[in-house]
Amino acid sequence: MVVISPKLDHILEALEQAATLEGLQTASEALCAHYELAHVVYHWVDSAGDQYGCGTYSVAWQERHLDQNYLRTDPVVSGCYQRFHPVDWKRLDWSSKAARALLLEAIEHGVGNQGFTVPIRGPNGQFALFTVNNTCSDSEWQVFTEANRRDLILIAHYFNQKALEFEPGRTPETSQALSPREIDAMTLLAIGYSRAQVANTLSISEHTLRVYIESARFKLGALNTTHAVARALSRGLIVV
Amino acid sequence: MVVISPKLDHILEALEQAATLEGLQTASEALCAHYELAHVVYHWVDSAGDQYGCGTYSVAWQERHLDQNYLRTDPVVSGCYQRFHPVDWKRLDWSSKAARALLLEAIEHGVGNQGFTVPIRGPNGQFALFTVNNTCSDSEWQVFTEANRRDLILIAHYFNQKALEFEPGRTPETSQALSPREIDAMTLLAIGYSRAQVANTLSISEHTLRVYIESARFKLGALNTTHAVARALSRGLIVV
DNA sequence: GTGTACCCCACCATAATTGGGGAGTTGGAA
DNA sequence: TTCCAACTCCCCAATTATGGTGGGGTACAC
Repeated sequence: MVVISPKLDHILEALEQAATLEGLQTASEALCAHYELAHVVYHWVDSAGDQYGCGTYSVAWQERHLDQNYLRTDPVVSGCYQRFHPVDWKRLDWSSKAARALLLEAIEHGVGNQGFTVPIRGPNGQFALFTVNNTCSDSEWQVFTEANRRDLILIAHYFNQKALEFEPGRTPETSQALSPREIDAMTLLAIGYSRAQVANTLSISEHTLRVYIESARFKLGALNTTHAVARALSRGLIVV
Repeated sequence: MVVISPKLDHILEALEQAATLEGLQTASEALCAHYELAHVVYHWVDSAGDQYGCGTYSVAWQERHLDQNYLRTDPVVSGCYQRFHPVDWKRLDWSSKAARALLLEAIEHGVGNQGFTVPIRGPNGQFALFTVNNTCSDSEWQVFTEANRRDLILIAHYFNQKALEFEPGRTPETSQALSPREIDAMTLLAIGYSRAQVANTLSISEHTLRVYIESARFKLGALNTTHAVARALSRGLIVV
C-alpha cells in the first residue's frame, strides 16, 4: 500500500457533482483506486433492513451481511453507533464469538483485515458509516489512517450529504407548525408528565389540555399521543 | 473582512491539544482572530436549559438567548436541527415575528448580520452547533463561506469531539442499550401503533409486550410509555 | 367585519394503559 | 455447570387516555 496525499479537492468535487447513486458508486471506486485500498464503502444504516449504500464490497458479502443480523452483531456498526470520532477496527470490541465469526467470514469475502470507519449522523436519527479497508500490517495502516483521517471525515460528510439528497423521502413531511401551547404540551408530555401534570404545570384545565393535544395530533397526522410526541421530536418541533 | 487561507493544521492541532473547556474557549477566540470574524461559537444544544458551549458571544447575549426560549424561537437552532449540511443564516426561515425580533436583538448584542452554522450530531442524539458570524455584505460572506466551508466542517467536528471528551457524563451509561424486542416495541409505538397492534405485529401476547415496554421504560429511566419513546428517539436508540 | 387561529372551560361514556403480583424457556457467557 | 439476560405467558384492579359534543373569549389579517 502506498500512502498518497490525496487531491482532496478533486475527490470532493467529483462527489459534489454526482447526480445519482451510481455517481457515488463510481466515486467510491475511484477513491478505492486512488488510495490503493481494498475497499471503500458508504453504508446508510437503517433499522428497516438494509437498503442504501454503495461501495466496493462484493454483492455476496453485502447480502450475507444482511442475513447475519449485522445491525446487532457487527462491532463496526454497534461500535460506531456509540462513538462520535472515526474508529480503527482494531479498537472495537471483538470479544463476542459472533463478532469474530463475522470478521472471519468478511475476510473470506475479500474484506481486508484492517479497517477504519467514520460514523455519520443526520437529522431524524439518520445514521451511516463510511469505511475504508485494506489488507496490510498494523503499522502501515496506522500511517495511512493518521495521514488521511481528516480527509476521510470530509469525504464521509460529502457522501452522506449526497445520499440525503438522493433519498429525500426519508426526511420529508413539511410539518405544520404547532402553536406555542401545543409545543408546551408536547414538550411536557415528552419529558414524562401525565396529562394531569401537564395541565397543572401549564395552569390550565385538563380538558383544555386535551384540546391542545388533539389539535397537535391532528396537525402532526398522529394516531395517538405517543405518536404525536414522536413525530414532534423527529421533526424537530420540540427538543427534549 | 479579509479572506485568509487558514493554516488548518495548526488550528486543528491546537484544538486537539485542548485539555479543558477553557482550551476550547481560547481556540475559538484564536479562530475568531485568525479569520477576522465577529464571532466563533460552539454550542451544545440541550433541552435541559443551556449549559455547554464556548465562544465569543457576549455573556449578556448568551443569557438573553437562554431566557428567550431560543430552542423554539431561533431559526438557527431549529433549522439546523432538520439539516445535515452547514447552512447560511440567510437561507433559514425568518418569517416569524419572534425570529426577526431575535435577530435584531442579537445584532444589538454585537452578533454579526451574517452567519454560517454547522450542525453536528453525536451518539445518543447529541446535537451541537458550530457557528461563525460577521458583519459584512452578502457577497463577501459568500466568498468567505465557500472558501472555508470544508475547513469549518472539520473544525466543527473537532470542537464536538473535544466537547464530548470533556463532558462524558452526558452520553455514557446514561443510555443503557435496549434489547431487540424492546427496540421493536418502542419503534412500533413511536409510529403510532397501539399496544394491541404492536403485540399483534410482533406476534406476541399483549402481556408479553407489556413486559418489554416496562423493561424499556426502566432502562431509559422513563416515567411512562410516551416518555420512554421520546427518550429512545432522542438518544437515537430507535429511528422513525 | 368576517374569517381564522389561538386560548380557555365543561360533560358524557368507552377504550386503553399501567402497576402490582408470578412462572417458565432458551442461549450465550463466565 | 451455573448464571444471567432475554423472551414468552397470565390475572386483577386502578388509573389514564380518548372520542364525541358543546360553550366562551381574544387578537390579527384580509
